[in-house]
Amino acid sequence: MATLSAMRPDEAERVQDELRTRLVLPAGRGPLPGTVVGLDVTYDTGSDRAVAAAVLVEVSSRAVLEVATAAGEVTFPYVPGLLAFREVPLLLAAIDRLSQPPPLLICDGYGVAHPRRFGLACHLGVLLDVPAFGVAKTAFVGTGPEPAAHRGAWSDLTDRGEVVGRRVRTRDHTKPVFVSAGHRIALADCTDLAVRLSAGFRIPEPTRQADISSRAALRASQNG
DNA sequence: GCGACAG
DNA sequence: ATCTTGTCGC
Repeated sequence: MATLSAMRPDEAERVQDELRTRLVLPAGRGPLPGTVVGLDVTYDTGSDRAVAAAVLVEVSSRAVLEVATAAGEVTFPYVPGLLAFREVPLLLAAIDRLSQPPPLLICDGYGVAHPRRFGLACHLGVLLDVPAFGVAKTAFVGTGPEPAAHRGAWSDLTDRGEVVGRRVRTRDHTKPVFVSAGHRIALADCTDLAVRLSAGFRIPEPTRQADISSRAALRASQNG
């Protein structure tokens, strides 16, 4: 989209500040959905091509119910704090190809654990007004103690005096992931889902399957 | 001022 | 993110 490719970093930050006024963060826990949608984007080396994947997963069984992908050109560069402007266009296209609107989104990245409290999960959640949260693999914003070594253990991620997320252990003796709420969901529910949706791997199935599907679709579009 | 910095 | 095989450990 031309408006995105022409946007400068300072303008993008203004957009985040504007969209943040629509952010809804419930104080307490709520009912959990029966299905969720995991999201991820895979980039081609040496070109602007990329493929986004949206994978619908049943919470109780962690089974993949549907996969949708969208390929295209990425125009916005990777800038820490502005990841959404790079990934949102293709992610929205992939989500749009699902046979049903997403009940809840799980993003590969952060939610409110962000310099301006508006990471990728907040951005997508607000645009679609759907519950959303982020599961990141590496540190970005926030500090805190190491959670206990067993699956299910977690510790607070604190930034500028606020708890913005949690480091969550999804597997025994494995490096924890960084969980933060995005929109219309409490951190405790995000933590619960991240652990329940993990099965033998560090990354929860929805996001893990989205990574696998987007990667496979990119390779397929390059070869066959 | 310098370094660090989701994917 | 991506370039990349086998290998050690839970």
